[in-house]
Amino acid sequence: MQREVIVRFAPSPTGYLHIGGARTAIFNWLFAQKTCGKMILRIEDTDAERSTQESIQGIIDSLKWLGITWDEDPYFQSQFINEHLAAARKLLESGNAYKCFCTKDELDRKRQAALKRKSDLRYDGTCRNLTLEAVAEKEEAGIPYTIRMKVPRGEGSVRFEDIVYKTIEYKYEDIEDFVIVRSNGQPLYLLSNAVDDIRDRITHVIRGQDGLSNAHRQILIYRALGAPVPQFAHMSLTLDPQKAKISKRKHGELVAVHFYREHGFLPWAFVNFLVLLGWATPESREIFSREELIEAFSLQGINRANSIFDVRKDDPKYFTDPKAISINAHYLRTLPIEEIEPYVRVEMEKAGIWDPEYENTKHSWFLDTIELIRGRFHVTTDFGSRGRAYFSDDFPIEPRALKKNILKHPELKKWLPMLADRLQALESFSVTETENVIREMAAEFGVKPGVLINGIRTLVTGQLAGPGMFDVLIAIGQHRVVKRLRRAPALFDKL
RNA sequence: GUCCCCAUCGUCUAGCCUGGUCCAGGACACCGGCCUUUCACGCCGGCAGCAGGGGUUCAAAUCCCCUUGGGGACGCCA
Repeated sequence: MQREVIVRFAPSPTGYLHIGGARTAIFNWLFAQKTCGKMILRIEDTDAERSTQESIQGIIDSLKWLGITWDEDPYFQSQFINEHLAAARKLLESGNAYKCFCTKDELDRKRQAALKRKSDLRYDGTCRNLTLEAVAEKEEAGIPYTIRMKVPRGEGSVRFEDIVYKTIEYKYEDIEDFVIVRSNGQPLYLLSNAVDDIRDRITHVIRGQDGLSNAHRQILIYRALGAPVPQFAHMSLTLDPQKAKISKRKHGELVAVHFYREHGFLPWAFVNFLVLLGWATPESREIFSREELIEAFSLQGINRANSIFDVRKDDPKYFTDPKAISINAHYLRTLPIEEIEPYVRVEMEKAGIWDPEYENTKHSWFLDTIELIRGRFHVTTDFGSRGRAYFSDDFPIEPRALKKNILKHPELKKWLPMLADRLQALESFSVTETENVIREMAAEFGVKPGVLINGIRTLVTGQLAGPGMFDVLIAIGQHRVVKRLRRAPALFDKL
């Protein structure tokens, strides 16, 4: 019988979760969901120097926001150091590892020299064949040592089938005797990670392609420890437009998951975008609900070529990959209104324009208004900025709109207040009634209705463009519309 | 320098395994048009790609080789 699938996401808490990590987490999660398997969250915090509590929390928050779930509580790799060291001892005893007394300085010197000669940078195996006596002697003398894996020599190779990259083969002669325990007694990633995966009975290691050149070394550890080797699925990397690996250092917040949360992305829209980076179905389908994506997901759909996250640092039109924005906008206008309601609320609270009545007496008005304006928004933050006038009397008038729709037509200075009077007199403030009033007035003054309509739009919403004007008037309401129209003269007077 | 991986429109990709149905399909972006009081949406249309060179074959985006380009690894980081 096939064993239950167990995967893990194993971030090192040295900063926020960036999109590369998020992709890895998403693919692991999808695979677990697809196979009804388990996903473990393991915090690889063995680098005490760089690990921070803040970053652990940040990563967990980002994962939760994305909607990624895992089984069991997250645990910390540092809790299992003794287990890692026990494995190292076992490797030592079985002759699969040896103590290396070379100092860092010596190794550095050799590496530099090799660099200069433009030759091999790998460890030369100085301590590989030390006699038992020599080892004992050095130990007695208190010389610190690292533990290195004793990679088989001679003909032969490590070969494995990667689910994404197919057959991968490394000759023994190309693999150096890598260090698994530091001279201060701390285990290293290659060891810890493998030992943890063995204990957790991980069946599938799904990680970035940068792990591909670790796989063969870890397989050596698995074998020497007599443990079954998991299946590997290495995913192509996400690069920036300059084809450089994305990094916190270079790109800052732009590649942080929390940045997208703060900039009005719907979490699922972001997941949907991310999953399309380096993965596709045979139909190139693009939009998936959660259930649909799990259903459609397959490791075979992962692309071998790296993909580019098309961030545009100083692009005035798109603050991030246009496709990400487009997918977000798609969800924003098509999701059931109740699903986006909470995200809108958050933005309005941030903008200081939230009214608790929107959840009580004004609830249906609130939903109708979101429905009215969401079609042309890209991110939820738009509700607090471009959509501000619908919810607050304190909103700015866009300079371009002011210029084009108001100031260009000086007659509006007296027409708009007149219109305010007529609208105020209306008994039924409806789409048809308001439209009649406005069109009649346009005819009366011999102007195109658009002149009045656009003037009204700017005065009432502060915007250059927006939904159908008469719907807008109803949404904003008779009282507020009248009040805003009466401000027209003031706009001219300011000049 | 050594090893590993990759290569289709500007970007994300389908097609490649199992050659012909591909003078290469979709999406985003861009450009035009329709709709419209505006802007979006929607619809219609357009621009744009098999890195290059050799082979194999009746036939190559698809198979093989080389070149070039890109990425990753080569840490007592993870």
